[in-house]
Amino acid sequence: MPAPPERPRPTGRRPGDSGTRDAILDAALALFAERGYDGASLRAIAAAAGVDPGLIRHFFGDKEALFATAVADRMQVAHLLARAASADPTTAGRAMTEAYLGLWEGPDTGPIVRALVRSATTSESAARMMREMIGPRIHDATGGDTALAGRIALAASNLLGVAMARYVIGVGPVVDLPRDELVDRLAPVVQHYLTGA
Amino acid sequence: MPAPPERPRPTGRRPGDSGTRDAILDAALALFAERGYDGASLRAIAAAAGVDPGLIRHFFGDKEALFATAVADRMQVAHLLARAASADPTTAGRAMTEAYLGLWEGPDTGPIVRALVRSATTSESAARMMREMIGPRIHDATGGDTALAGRIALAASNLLGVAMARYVIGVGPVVDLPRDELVDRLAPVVQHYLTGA
DNA sequence: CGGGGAATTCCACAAGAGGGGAGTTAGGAT
DNA sequence: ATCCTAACTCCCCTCTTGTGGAATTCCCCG
Repeated sequence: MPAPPERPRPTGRRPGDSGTRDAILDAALALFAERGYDGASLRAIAAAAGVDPGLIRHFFGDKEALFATAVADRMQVAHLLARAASADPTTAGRAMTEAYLGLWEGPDTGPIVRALVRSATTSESAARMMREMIGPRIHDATGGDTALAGRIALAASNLLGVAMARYVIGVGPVVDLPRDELVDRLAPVVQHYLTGA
Repeated sequence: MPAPPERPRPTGRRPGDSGTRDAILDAALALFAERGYDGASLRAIAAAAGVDPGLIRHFFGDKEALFATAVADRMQVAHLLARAASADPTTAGRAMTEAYLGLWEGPDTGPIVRALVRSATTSESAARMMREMIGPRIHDATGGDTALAGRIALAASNLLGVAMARYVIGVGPVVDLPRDELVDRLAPVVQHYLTGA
């Protein structure tokens, strides 16, 4: 068997409907989630998508725009939390806790929020995006009630810390807690933050 | 006045006791705190210390060793928390909250913990260091009581989330809260996590 | 008053980053 | 059937990174 002729990938457009653009977005999201904004190189993303790095530039321009379309624009997420928070006040704590953990665990949303957090801690532009994304949502959901916004923010901060410990850093005791028990322990506290009761 | 001869810095050892090593450690800590492990380049650290990059290698070997000596080794910190947590049970929540916030705000400890968190979210080796540092301390402080360890971990996670929101990401409502009020709101919750009451 | 080792400089290197441009092929509108 | 545009690959450039080594100067111990 003669050695396969090492032929390079053909140049030019591909026939049919190649879902290349989406492949890039998926790979980008996955790598941003895993390594953060700076750690995910365009080349690595292109490789993961099975695509030439030049294509990224072709489709999205620069890295920040890619991040925005892959991560930020899919963030229809914050209002979901605010909705949970303003639901039936007697169960808001549990609802928000469930919604939040679901966000981190969902196969679609998990990468988004991991990418956001991993990037926001290191890259100022990612942090800015996150602020600009979350701030207005809270403002909308509270109708400008700053006291309520404060309560929601504290509840969300608690959940953020737990998620960091459980899903990002991997702090033993928090990882080992079964999910049910975790919810049972968090829900009353979140409820307390939200309603003050 | 003739143009100053542009003379390059002299090579060779400097006279007197140059605190170069410490200058490097200080600069390294500051930059790790500001940009995280990957974001802080050895060259930038050297520049901030007013020193040739080669010196870092001379003193510390490689980057990980520098991080370890600048950040990790100064972490006499965790046991401080554990101590607060196991103090007088009626005030443990407030004590731990104060101790934790003090950690983030202290001019000496703040950079350490910021560096740790910023790095641990992105760099796996930093995350490992953090785990290896915190895990045993909790184990020691609890004497192997895993239920207690779980309670402390949940309390610490809450505080971690608040600190992330307030000092790292900069979430509006959490930043705007006056410190006193923040403590007043957090302390009872931390107390609840710790004691179950 | 030597001499060895530590502190310090500069230079070099290979690898990888993001970005840009030129050229090739296919799809779709006319 | 023709042409414009979009998809696609390859090559290049410049910058930065971590690391390594050679050369110089000074301190300190004998």
